Amino acid sequence: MDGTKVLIVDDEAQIRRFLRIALEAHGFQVVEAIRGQDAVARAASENPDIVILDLGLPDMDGKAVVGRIREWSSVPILVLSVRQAEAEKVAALDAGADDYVVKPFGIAELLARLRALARKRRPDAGPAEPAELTVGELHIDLARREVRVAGRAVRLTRKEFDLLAMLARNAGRIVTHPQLLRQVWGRAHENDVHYLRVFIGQIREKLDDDPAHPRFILNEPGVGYRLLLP
Amino acid sequence: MDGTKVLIVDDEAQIRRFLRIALEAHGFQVVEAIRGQDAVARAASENPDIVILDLGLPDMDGKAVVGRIREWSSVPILVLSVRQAEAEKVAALDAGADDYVVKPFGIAELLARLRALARKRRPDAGPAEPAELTVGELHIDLARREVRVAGRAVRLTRKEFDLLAMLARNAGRIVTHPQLLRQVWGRAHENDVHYLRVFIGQIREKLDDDPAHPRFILNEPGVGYRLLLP
DNA sequence: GCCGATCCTTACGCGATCCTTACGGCCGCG
DNA sequence: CGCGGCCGTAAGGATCGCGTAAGGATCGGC
Repeated sequence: MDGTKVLIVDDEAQIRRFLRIALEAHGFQVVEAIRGQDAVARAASENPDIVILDLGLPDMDGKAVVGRIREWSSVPILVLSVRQAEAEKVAALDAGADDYVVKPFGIAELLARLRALARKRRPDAGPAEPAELTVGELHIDLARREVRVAGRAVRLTRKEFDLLAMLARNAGRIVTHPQLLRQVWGRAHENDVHYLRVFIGQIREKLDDDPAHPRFILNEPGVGYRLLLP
Repeated sequence: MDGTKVLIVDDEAQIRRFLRIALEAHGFQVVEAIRGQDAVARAASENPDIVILDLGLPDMDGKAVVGRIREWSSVPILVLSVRQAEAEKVAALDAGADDYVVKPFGIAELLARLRALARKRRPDAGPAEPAELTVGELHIDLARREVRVAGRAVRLTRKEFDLLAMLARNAGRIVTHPQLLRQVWGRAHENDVHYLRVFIGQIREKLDDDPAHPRFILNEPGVGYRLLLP
């Protein structure tokens, strides 16, 4: 957990030390607080990613600490306690804690629970891909497999579309015969150039008004094809 | 927790029943799944706010179920298990679970932990996932698993609904065969395209009046299906 | 343990799509 | 002028993918 900052709140120096060593060994960054007042202040000034809070503090009730932090922060709080009564757990969790671990605890489990809490913090990157290509009058919607030329919808078959999409992704550049063949037909057919002649012809027939002068797909003799930029 | 939807995954009917009663008494909304594959499909089609997952399922390893859901969703997952070994807890948490509760458990603690998980979910960048979808004359209630076409109620089976829900969630866009198969049937069947043919056919028979001209689900030969936007 | 609902499997007809082959035009070169 | 490489067009047959139907297996509830 490279650089995840953890605030440890416990009044026993021994436990703080134990936790610090274990956490730092696993790549966490550690800051400490001893009393409840201090904990609230540190949570504000240090801006930690996680708080580990012992419930048995001398100056404040642990649940009160949780409540104070929750007044302004949603930082994940993992509560430690020697008390295993169910009512205690419920009270702490309902006060705003995110997890409750009974002492004594296994350090491996604690670390796993910290990782689980840290995981949530990341803003999930959406699977947003462009899914649309526009080259002059030619508009290709990859998500819907639709093609429009100057607004008019054009119906392409599967291979025709795959071929045109490959050209559109490299618009302006030459795409060689083997590149096209590998992408659309697979490596086994990378020498069957005649496939391309037939299908390029069919695409042109559907896109162009004047088949004699193709506006979009140009031929590079002996090399490949390219989609003309506007 | 007014209306928080919980997906319960457990193979024992007794436990499902126990959890359902307890959760509904506290204002949760409950849906159930019995096997792992079903669980993954439900997580997709029902869009629950929390998942409660028993690790001892008959058909899949529990950690595998967690992984499958985590491929695309960040829904909070609370794992139940009879195994209290620390290594088990670590494995489940690192697989992507958010909490781990050992059976037998106190229902009050479980409820408190669910509230803690539900709390986190609120400010999340949820893209306002609606509980209802309307596409032209087609109306899908994801919460009640009800479908209406032009006001007329249509009864769909589980798999039929899961399939339609997956399409509706991506309405207008093409969903490929492997995507549909993975979500509804599981990765092991991502090549069984004939499943789709059968079930798409059955859905169309129930939605459309004229089976020859499907109004809603369109086919992209060799690629997938899509739900037509009005 | 039984029963109804649901799911899986298989087979078959049909249409769209793809592959194959053939032919004619254009060009540069001998 | 003949020839061969490269390209584009056309058309028929082979193949693929889709939809439908039906019987058997399996599941979940009682």
